[in-house]
Amino acid sequence: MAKSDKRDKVVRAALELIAERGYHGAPMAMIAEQAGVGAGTIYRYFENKDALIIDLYREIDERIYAAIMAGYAPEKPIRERFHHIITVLMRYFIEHPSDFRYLGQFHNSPYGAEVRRNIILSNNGDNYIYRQLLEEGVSQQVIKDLPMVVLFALAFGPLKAVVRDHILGFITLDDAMIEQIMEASWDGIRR
Amino acid sequence: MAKSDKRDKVVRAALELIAERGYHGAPMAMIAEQAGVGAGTIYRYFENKDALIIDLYREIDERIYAAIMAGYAPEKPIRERFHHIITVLMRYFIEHPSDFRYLGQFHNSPYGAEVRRNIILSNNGDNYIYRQLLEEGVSQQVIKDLPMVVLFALAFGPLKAVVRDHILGFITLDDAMIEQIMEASWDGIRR
Amino acid sequence: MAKSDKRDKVVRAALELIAERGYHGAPMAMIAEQAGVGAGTIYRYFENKDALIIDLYREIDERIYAAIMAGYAPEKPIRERFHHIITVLMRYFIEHPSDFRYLGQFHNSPYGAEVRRNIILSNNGDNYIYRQLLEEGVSQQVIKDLPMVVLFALAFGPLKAVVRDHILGFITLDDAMIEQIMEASWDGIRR
Amino acid sequence: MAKSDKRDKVVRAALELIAERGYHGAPMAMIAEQAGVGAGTIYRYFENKDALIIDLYREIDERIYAAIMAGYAPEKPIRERFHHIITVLMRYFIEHPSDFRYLGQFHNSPYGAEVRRNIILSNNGDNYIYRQLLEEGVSQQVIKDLPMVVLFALAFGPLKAVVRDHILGFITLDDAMIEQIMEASWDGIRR
DNA sequence: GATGAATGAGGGTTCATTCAT
DNA sequence: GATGAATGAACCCTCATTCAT
Repeated sequence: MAKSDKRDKVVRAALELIAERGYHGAPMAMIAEQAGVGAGTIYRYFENKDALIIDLYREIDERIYAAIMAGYAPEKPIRERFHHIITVLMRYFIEHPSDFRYLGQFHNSPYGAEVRRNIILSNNGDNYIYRQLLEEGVSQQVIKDLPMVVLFALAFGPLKAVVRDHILGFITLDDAMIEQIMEASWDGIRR
Repeated sequence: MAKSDKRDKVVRAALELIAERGYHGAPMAMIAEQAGVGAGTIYRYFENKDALIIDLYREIDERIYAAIMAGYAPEKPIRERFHHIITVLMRYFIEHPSDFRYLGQFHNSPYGAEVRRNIILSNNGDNYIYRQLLEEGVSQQVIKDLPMVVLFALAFGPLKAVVRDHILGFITLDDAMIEQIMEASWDGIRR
Repeated sequence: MAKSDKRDKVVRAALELIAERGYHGAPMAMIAEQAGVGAGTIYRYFENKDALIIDLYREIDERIYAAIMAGYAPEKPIRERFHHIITVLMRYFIEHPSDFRYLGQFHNSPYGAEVRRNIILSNNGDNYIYRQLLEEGVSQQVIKDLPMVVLFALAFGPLKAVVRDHILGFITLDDAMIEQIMEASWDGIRR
Repeated sequence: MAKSDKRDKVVRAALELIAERGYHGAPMAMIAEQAGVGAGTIYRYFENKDALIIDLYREIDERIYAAIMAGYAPEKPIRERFHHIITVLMRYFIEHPSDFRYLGQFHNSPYGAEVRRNIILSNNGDNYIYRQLLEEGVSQQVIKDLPMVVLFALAFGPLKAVVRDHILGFITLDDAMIEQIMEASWDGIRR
């Protein structure tokens, strides 16, 4: 409807601009213009720029969660589930490079520190699914017995690095390559 | 002395403030104050804020390179050299968390994109040592035959993630843990 | 109204301040204050200070042109038309001393050099009317056969000097005096 | 000697830079550099920038006065003396365009207003020679009976305008042209 | 005397936010 | 609700001037 419509346009414009130009390079007036909306209108949906930035983060997070849950089969073996997650994540980011770049900026900004706490500690959100998987793997002695934080790093660290290089054009990730990277990541965490 | 003195104070203040508060949160006036220096003084050493930011990046880069080269033995086996590099890097970042956070911000900013190209492609700087090692490992069939970019991701991606979590207080990296992480990273790249 | 309103106030404030105090002595903040406007508002109407300065010049130029064209009769004899122009110009400047002083500053600044080229060479603007008159006078052998630039100097040089002295209070130009000056200028160019 | 030497270099550098770039474009540091002198050194000879600017004006004024007095014959007829003055002035400015441009800037700045008062009213300086000549001409009924200020305007107004256009490249003043301009100026003031 | 590094007030400009329409 | 003109605090940077060497 009307309301959601404008809000959406704002969110999309903000995503694109911030991803491409950083927080610096994306003033509210520019976001408004790109969204085809009055500058004041943004403040009807977001209390201020910070709120917009944080909200935008949450929306991206949710989309990623949804992407992973679509087709996720909790009853399948650990390795297959790991395969699913890594593959979906890489494909998602490749198809939504702005989301990826936005997250990169977000996590390395003062905003990110606080939010990250939840990613690690909370029992909800998309994060839970990862943790559950890894914990299960540990208890089944399929995955190395390392702190959760370390397993996260081993599982997702390479993914993140490789996706960035893909987006920057230093490598092209086709299905075969994704497979190999997933395999190598698995080598990192598996017993 | 005189010259280096002020310049150094500026660099240190900028590093600390930007690491902690982001580019946003570190106006030139604040950097000057923290450095105990007049605002105009900064411009005697750096053409503008961008130049300061890029210079600061270079200095950090050099310090890291120096840290790695101290004690690096090119004649030792691949695995040992890998061990050295990963261990030194982790320790360096743990001891210099501001450097780590600064780099995080830098790489995820418009500044970083350009610089990163060199990291990947150039044949000089500290990067060369990494690449040489990995290439050697590939040709000796000790390391997986994957694109350089992917090997970088597998080698350093986990490191980066885990160091961040250490700095944020989500985990404490002692020597034993560093060893285990290094081991797991090696599992990721080794054949 | 709304738009013209603020813009106009800015232009008037800038004119007054720059005329009186020079470019130096008229910072944007002062112009804004005198205009009763926020500092940022100026930038809604002018890209930067230079643009304001040049625009202001153009507006003055147009007003002068309009003043001359009102009552200008192209069919009248050369001398009468010359009389009209000189008289109107002197009266205009006497009534608008800020305009005069602004022009003086403008022409003797780096801005002026470029603009002056057009004044001499172009075929449009108020300048055209002067040139046409003088060329006609030359071809009718009423006016000395000298380069256009020289005729301009002879026609308007004294006017400019005398108006400045009037504004500075060294002389008072009443109608009789204006008439005499016009007459003497005519002696300078007439055959 | 040493002292005059440095002072002179400063004055020359200031003249050149201000003439070419305006007061804006000639910071003290730039003047110092162009003069081959330390920035602080300027303040040994001039109290501040304003003092330098005014002093520089005076020096130019003196040079012009000297140029006129060289070869000036008070016993010659009015017209010949007028011829001498106008010719020398034009030649001087053509040979010293920086002096001319400097004066243009000076007179149209806040500095100029005060100084100009003396030019008109005082009984000393080079100005006196002009006035004496014109007054003599009036009393001999060779020159129009107009206020001194007006005669100045008629005598020097065209000169100034024409020299500027020469310097800007809109006309080239050779000896013949100088003669004609002088002649026309004379027509303006003579009875 | 001479220097030029250091200073910091002040200048031009941007931009998040508000509010009258 | 929506707009976008208006605001002014805050930013980056310059530059006249000082003063320790």
